[in-house]
Amino acid sequence: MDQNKIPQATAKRLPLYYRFLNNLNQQGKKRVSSKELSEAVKVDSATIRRDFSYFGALGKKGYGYNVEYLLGFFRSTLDQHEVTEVALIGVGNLGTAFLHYNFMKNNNIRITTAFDADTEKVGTDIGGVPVYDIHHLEEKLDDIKVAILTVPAVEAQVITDKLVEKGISGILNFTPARISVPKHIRVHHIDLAVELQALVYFLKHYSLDKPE
Amino acid sequence: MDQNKIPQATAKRLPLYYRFLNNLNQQGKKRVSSKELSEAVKVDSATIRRDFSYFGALGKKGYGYNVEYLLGFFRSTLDQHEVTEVALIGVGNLGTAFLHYNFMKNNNIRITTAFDADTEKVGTDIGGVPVYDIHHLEEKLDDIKVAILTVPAVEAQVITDKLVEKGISGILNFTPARISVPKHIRVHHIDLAVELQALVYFLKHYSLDKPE
DNA sequence: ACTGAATTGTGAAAAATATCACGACTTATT
DNA sequence: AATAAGTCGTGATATTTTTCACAATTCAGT
Ligand SMILES: NC(=O)c1ccc[n+]([C@@H]2O[C@H](COP(=O)([O-])OP(=O)(O)OC[C@H]3O[C@@H](n4cnc5c(N)ncnc54)[C@H](O)[C@@H]3O)[C@@H](O)[C@H]2O)c1
Ligand SMILES: NC(=O)c1ccc[n+]([C@@H]2O[C@H](COP(=O)([O-])OP(=O)(O)OC[C@H]3O[C@@H](n4cnc5c(N)ncnc54)[C@H](O)[C@@H]3O)[C@@H](O)[C@H]2O)c1
Repeated sequence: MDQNKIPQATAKRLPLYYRFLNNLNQQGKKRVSSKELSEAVKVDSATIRRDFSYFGALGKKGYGYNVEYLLGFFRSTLDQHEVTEVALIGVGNLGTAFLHYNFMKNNNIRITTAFDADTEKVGTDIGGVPVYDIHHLEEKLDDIKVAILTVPAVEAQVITDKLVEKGISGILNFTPARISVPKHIRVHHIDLAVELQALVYFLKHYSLDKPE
Repeated sequence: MDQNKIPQATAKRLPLYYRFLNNLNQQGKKRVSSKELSEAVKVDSATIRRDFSYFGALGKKGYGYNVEYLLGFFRSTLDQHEVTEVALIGVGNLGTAFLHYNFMKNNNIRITTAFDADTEKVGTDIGGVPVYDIHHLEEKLDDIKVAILTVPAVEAQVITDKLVEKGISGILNFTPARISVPKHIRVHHIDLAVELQALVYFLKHYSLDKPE
């Protein structure tokens, strides 16, 4: 939209910076250097300065960054002033864990609606979130733009198609299935089994190398 | 160790390839082209061919790849012939979900041991995995080299230090804390709140751009 | 055997990301 | 006021990753 020039790698680090700035602010810290931040978030200090620089000159030479100012800046950049509502599809092991988690703590994101096919689960409240029947997706999804997908892999594509039809913009997909969507819709995959296996692979083949 | 030349980006995709090859094999498919694979895993076909090429010439020009051969090759490359034992620390919402999940299905990885501080949980079996008291980490960790960390963020560093002392090689860290470890130890972070927030950020600022 | 369609493996180019290194500026101290 | 220590912002460079594009090869059909 507005800042199409910001590299994706940078954009992915912004929420991380935001969280640590929040911590610092709560600890009453007034200023912070890229070096300090670097040690906290394990990102090279030059990378941090470069990342920040895409948004202009946010710091002061010889001084560092003013925590409060930087935090305020990122709050608006990350749209932390408004709550983003998210739907969760598939209230199983993983889905239930997410429903119990409070994403509001650091991020203004709230899972407001959940769906499942299991009649045992439909009608219940989990972590304060109502669970609706997946067949009522049409009516209950409202204008929610982001969905978390934690259904069995075989169901992933069918449900995705429904979400797309209903006008979803982004999907956080935890199933191992690589879902197909029209290209204006954004899908991020978090594939836990792959992550675990990749870690094991790195251990066996890259020992003593620098960590990621 | 042996193949230090393989790019990290490639290494991270290997488990994904492996899983899809497994699917194809189970479906009785005998051959596959990089183009087909590309559509299934959503990775550019040239990238797939390049990835495979680091391991030598695995395919045949004009034909594609033999599924069974490729699968066998990756099985040994990814050490799928031997089971990797993993410990899980923190049997809460997220930890419990993982204990119920069968990582053996596609990957020869098994969570064999879990630890928690809560006396209610200690002594129970969850998903067939015994939960030990965190104070018995010393005795019960044995020679497990990989740990999944799903404890509260404030506990993350303390427990990490214990794991390091006990000789762990890799940690899959789900806490928002950025833990410090000696540099021969590998840590992969999966930061769910960051992932969700990053997705939201992309939706607001990169609409209509190509998905990741 | 020949032809045409399919597909690999890879050199070369492009794009994306990370890091180095330093001039310019700020603050604190004497 | 001068000096020293600290730190940013960024041009330049290095590294990593992706993509293009095509010669070489294989296969299937005639
Ligand atoms: N649990 C883990 O640790 C883990 C790890 C890696 C990957 N995953 C993946 O995450 C996904 C969820 O895993 P899980 O362990 O929570 O599975 P689960 O079986 O516990 O939960 C799946 C839920 O989806 C519901 N469901 C089934 N069909 C549905 C439909 N058509 N519409 C709506 N809901 C439907 C089920 O009723 C169930 O509640 C799976 O794809 C799994 O492969 C899970
Ligand atoms: N649940 C989610 O959806 C979610 C999302 C994002 C991040 N996280 C992060 O994942 C981690 C786990 O989340 P959760 O929701 O499962 O939390 P949880 O509170 O449900 O579970 C934490 C578990 O760790 C145990 N524990 C506490 N101190 C311990 C210690 N010293 N040694 C061993 N065990 C100890 C607790 O008894 C509890 O069982 C947290 O750091 C959280 O921030 C969770």
